[in-house]
Amino acid sequence: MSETLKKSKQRDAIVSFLQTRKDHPTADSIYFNLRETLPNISLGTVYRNLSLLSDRGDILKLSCDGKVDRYDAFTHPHYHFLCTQCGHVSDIELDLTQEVTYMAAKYCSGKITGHSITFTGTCTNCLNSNDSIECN
Amino acid sequence: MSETLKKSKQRDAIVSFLQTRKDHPTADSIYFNLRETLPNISLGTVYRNLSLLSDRGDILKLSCDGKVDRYDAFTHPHYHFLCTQCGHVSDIELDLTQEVTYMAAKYCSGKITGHSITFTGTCTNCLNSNDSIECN
DNA sequence: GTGTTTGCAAACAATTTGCAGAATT
DNA sequence: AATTCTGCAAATTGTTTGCAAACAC
Repeated sequence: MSETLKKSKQRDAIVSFLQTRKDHPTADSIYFNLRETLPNISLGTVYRNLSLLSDRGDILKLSCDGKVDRYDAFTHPHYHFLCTQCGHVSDIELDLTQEVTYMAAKYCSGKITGHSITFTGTCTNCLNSNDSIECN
Repeated sequence: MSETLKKSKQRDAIVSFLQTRKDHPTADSIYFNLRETLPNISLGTVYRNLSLLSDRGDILKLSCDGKVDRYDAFTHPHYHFLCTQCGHVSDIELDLTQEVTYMAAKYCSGKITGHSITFTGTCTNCLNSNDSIECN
């Protein structure tokens, strides 16, 4: 029941790293990036902190593609666009909470407290070059 | 490159079973249900057919909770409501494709071809009884 | 000192895959 | 006969956990 967060340079590094990125990195990619400055950090620590942080609401955990989880330091309401060719996830700076929740409530007997929208399609990169390797 | 679908009673059983269910079963639950009529069916076969069917667009694969995949035989546009207490996923018979895609396109440089919305909250069952076991 | 966090490795859950035989066309 | 599909088991992927030592307060 005690919940005093102690400081940890690993956790701080994860947060700062995430804040520099708009591309919603996976735990694995966070791990490999942090190893450059913290060579001994372990993948377990990365996962443990990512869970802790997203449980607290400090970061967002995205399950857009249903396979790998991605993380987002920007917690304001916004949506995501998943390119089905290269797997890249980008932001859509739009917030339809009011409208969408109001509409949905009519068709839902439970209590709606949130929602997430994932748009799918093809990103500009993949639209131009049919070489999807460079994107992700 | 050859793609002639042959008939299989396992695949047929999976589709018919899914059509009787509105609760978006997991691969595992499909497997256990089908074993009653097809005692030798294997989990691998279930997964293989579910992928095949969802790749063809015959069924929907839902990754609402980012953990287990769920499957839906009803492929018309509609949304889902995930109860964060019991994990139950129900339908929201609403289609905002026009509106939502139009809005999002303004903030997205790629080409949007689809979207999915998952609403989260508490289902009526869990709202009433705080015993979440019976729901799922 | 007490309690939290770490690194490591082993454990885990969900899903995928390789293969030889069975079923479908 | 050719090809697809199946059951089985092993492999893979993403993530979680147990533990003793290290760290923060």
